[in-house]
Amino acid sequence: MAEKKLVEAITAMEEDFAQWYTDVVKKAELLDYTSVKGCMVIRPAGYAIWELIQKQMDERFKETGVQNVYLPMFIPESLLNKEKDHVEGFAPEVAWVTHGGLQPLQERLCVRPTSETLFCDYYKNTVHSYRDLPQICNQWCSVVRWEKETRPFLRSREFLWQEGHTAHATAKEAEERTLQMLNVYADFCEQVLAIPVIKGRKTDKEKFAGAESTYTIEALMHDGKALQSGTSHNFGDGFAKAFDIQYTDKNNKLQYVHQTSWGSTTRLIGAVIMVHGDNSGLCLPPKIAPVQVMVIPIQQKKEGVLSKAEEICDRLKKVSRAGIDITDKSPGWKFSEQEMRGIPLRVEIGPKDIEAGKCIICRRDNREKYEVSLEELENKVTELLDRMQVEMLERARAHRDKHTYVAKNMDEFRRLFNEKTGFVKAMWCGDQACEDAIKEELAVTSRCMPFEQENLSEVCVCCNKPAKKMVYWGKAY
RNA sequence: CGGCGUGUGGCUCAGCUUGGUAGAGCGCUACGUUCGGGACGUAGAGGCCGCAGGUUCAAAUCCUGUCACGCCGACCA
Repeated sequence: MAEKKLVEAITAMEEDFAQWYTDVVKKAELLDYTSVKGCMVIRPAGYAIWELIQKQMDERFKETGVQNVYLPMFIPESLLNKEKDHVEGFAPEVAWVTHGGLQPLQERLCVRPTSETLFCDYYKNTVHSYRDLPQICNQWCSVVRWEKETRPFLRSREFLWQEGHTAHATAKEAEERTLQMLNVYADFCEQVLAIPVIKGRKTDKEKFAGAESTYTIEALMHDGKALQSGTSHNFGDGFAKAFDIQYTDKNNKLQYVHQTSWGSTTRLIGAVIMVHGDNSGLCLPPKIAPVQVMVIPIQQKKEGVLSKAEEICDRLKKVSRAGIDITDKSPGWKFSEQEMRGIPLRVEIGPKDIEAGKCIICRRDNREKYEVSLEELENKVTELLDRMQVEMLERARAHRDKHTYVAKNMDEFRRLFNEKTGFVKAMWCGDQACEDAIKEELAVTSRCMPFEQENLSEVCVCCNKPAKKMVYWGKAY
């Protein structure tokens, strides 16, 4: 009976995945719409997740020598226009400020869609000598891209992100930094978000506007669609030439710097929802769960129950992010509520438990229940949180592997995408015409050319000419 | 930006075809009984029907426009 109502509240993912996603976002109170299309309120439950992502990612950045800075949100039009590919890539989706107060501006200002141009302007003034290199900066901020179609966390007009921008003396250093940051993202996704990713390089068609090469981590969502979850770009000296960023080297010669940029966004929260969520709602990996354990007293008005529950909560606060639900809802209500919010562990404590000196712990991800003596509480909670973090990654990896296929020719390729959703590995000749043809026919794009290459066949899946690369293909968000 | 759909108490929706005193369930507030998977009783509060024009004696309902949200495409993190 109770289950029935729950199912009504959240659309089953098998029935309508998009609706399921929206239901979870709303029911878990992660986000709200506002009167401006594509601009969202990230609610306390959602923002707390973002703060945990920020904190743990930022620590990893700093271990590699990154320093945080803050640059303005406005870019003068003339500055944006300096790098040709870059401006062409972003022009269709920038928002413009044309007035200051009542006065029209002499030059309109774009609201940053990304800050390469500002960092270039900054580095141009800061970097003079090889002694000023490398510059390794990052900023946490929001950017604006005037998207036509918006979706909570996955595509909004304003979104939160971090963007790292570096300048180096040599091409080699820039390439190393590009790959280093990609590895930081990949490691973060797997170890913190429990999301397995494919690391690889984007094809020229899919690479960032203005980049020499773009690297990406690609994750597979529960519905079999791909989500680009972080990117790292090597700009070579293209921006340096457009913005005239030069330094004097040890031999007293002028050289252009080599630059990189790398970013990840609140989209990661969307990925967590779509990789780990189920028909009861959100399911958070412990490392990013704002509340990791919720204590639920049973018959809380009975003598001694509430005080015992609070005592347990205080104990758990020393080893985890713990909370207690003392609202006067029924226990069943609270169970469902905590599940919708994705809280990893639930501790039930009632009169019967208190008498027996134990409690019940229930895992959110697989709903396994454990009877635990109160002496062992902290140890068991710590152990379960650790185990859950690991097993959620394993489960997501098994799901991804199960939905990763191989196609050796166009018939197989067609059949796979017509019958299934997931990653399809296939060989490619390197010609954009084949990418275009595949996209045209199957609405599928190249996700990346993975670092871990396999030789599946000698010829391109599309045109049968000699193959150069194995590519992951998929329908993308 | 193209196609389809939806805007009515906090939420989900009915009412619109055929204009005539704004409805239901849930939620909310108070009190009481409950409490191990969304409990129940009693009493209450809450809406110029997305917005702007128009038609009409009279508009939630008909017409025009506009904005927003959702889904599917194209573009993108």
